[in-house]
Amino acid sequence: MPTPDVSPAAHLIAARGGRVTRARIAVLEILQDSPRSLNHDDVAARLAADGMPHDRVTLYRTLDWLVEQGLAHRIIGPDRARRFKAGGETRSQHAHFHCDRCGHVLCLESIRPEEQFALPAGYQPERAELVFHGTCADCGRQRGTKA
Amino acid sequence: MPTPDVSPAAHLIAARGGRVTRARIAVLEILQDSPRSLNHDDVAARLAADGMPHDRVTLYRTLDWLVEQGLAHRIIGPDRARRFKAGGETRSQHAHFHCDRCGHVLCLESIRPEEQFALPAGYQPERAELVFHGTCADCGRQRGTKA
DNA sequence: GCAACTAATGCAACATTGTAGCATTAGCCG
DNA sequence: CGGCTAATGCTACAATGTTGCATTAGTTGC
Ligand SMILES: [Mn+2]
Ligand SMILES: [Mn+2]
Ligand SMILES: [Zn+2]
Ligand SMILES: [Zn+2]
Repeated sequence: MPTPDVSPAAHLIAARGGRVTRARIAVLEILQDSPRSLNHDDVAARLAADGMPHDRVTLYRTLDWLVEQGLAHRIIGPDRARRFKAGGETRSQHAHFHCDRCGHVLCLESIRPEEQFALPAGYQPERAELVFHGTCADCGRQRGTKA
Repeated sequence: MPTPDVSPAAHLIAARGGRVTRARIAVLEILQDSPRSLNHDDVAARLAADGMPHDRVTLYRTLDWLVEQGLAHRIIGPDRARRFKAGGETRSQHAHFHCDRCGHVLCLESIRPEEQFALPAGYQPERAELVFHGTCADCGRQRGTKA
């Protein structure tokens, strides 16, 4: 095998002009492998599980860098903790759904609030954050079964 | 003057069944007097200006209590600090506008996102938070004058 | 008005989330 | 390989919010 085994994550990182480090590859792959958004602790736990312990500060900086480069996007939950997700539409504005039961956050990429509302005169919106809170489909089924 | 001088704020507090304390009256009046939403520091500064220094923890608890009782409402800014505002529609869900230049937050009580969007099947929204970010009317005027 | 009861307060210590400075390591490039 | 410097790791710090508990003060009954 001459040079076939460079991961897609590594390619994305290199294409942004950043150095391809183990930390960036590992974090980006973790985000890509997760269908859910992850907070810092989630990512740190997965790194540790992979036998790749990491400095807390480095993880903050790595995640921030991925967001800057458009490889991930971030939303701020009601628990004032940031959650991250890779893939999908990382650039565009879209709504999210936060499940108050299981705590997970879902991207609703078809809902784009900035296109829908007229603001008072003089107000110049640059982006919009729309977060729904409630019960997700999984938790709703469990409740339906239970009570 | 026999018994005329019980402030409206005191009435509201008593009507909720809570004890009418100096802290609650002062904080509620500060929120009522401000057209802008205020964070903890803002409120603390106004308390201090009134010669009424207050414990940080008590202020947290007082503000939380006012929100619980429906006398104020709270939004979480992108700076992960809570902002509070009294009066207006403290119960209903409405959108907000956060000015990235001056940091102030405005209630947009005519915009109610939960009435406008259809979510995927199984998702049960209970409330929605919609926050626009950009430049407010005041800051927009200043920029127009300047550059 | 006064005493008693307890909600509310004040204080100290702690928790969580995120940042700044700086020496060291390790990607990258020739 | 050797040099350059981006990225890391570490320590210390900042901002925001919470917990436990002793003390104070609002209310209620008399
Ligand atoms: Mn998303
Ligand atoms: Mn509001
Ligand atoms: Zn759920
Ligand atoms: Zn402004």
